[in-house]
Amino acid sequence: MVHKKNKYWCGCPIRFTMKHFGDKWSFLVVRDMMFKGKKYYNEFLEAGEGISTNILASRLRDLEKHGVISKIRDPEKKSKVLYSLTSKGKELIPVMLAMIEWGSKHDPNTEAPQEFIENLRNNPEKIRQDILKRLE
Amino acid sequence: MVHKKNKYWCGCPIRFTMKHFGDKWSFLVVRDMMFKGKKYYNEFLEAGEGISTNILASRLRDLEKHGVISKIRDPEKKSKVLYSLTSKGKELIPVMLAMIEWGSKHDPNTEAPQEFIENLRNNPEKIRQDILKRLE
DNA sequence: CTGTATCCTTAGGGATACTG
DNA sequence: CAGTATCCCTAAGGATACAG
Repeated sequence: MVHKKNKYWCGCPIRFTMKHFGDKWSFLVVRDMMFKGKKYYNEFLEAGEGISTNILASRLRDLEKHGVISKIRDPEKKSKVLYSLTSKGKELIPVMLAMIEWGSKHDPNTEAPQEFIENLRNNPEKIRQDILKRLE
Repeated sequence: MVHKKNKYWCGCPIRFTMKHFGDKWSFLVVRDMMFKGKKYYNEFLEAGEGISTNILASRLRDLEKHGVISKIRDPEKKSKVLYSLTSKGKELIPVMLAMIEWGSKHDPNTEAPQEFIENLRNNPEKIRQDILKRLE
């Protein structure tokens, strides 16, 4: 282990990570993009979590500012704006998966399908690749 | 991949996890216990992040209520209260490590020692075991 | 459809004094 | 030492109307 001043190293990257996507709503937006395939403003709005328009706009702005997501005009439907995860955003997959594993283990009412959790435990890298492919 | 209503499964364990230790201060307390070996109320207070007494007490209470930490009277110094991570709390190590990896990669001013990050990338399980052992 | 602009309310949190 | 008890204050967030 690495030490610093006689203690284990402090882990400030954790604070950094929290600052960049640790907000409740940011988490849920990233989750929706990563696992639910959501791409459009109104899809996030209708996600059923009850986020309001100004808050959503603010979080999308922040996430974009931090380079976690990007927005373009949808090439297919030119009237729509298309949000997607940047590579920096996709690198959050392991963080999300770790939270899924912990949450599903400790939530008695988890909605996580047993099959998914088993796959996640047995072969997280496979799951990561699957999600990455889905996001292309 | 597992589907649900034509979409990839929703990942509500993420919301669950966030609810149980996703608060800024809770994160930092867990971080301090996990990586800095802090155990005492005043050690958390003096961590340099500037948490105030009422907030710290509130977070410790919540984390204990959620079963992430436990408190006992210090068997060595009977006048002190000893906080420690429960097994549920220790299972957060992978979450924290994933955040460390992401944060140190994207923070230009990261404090994470290169050596630690390389070890983390090459053999995360080893790191996890080291931390676990340290927490015994 | 994708946001702003505004208003209003509340919970969270800093500062600090105090207690068993 | 390990917290309570207050007070105060601001920033976050809900609701809603509206705009490009």
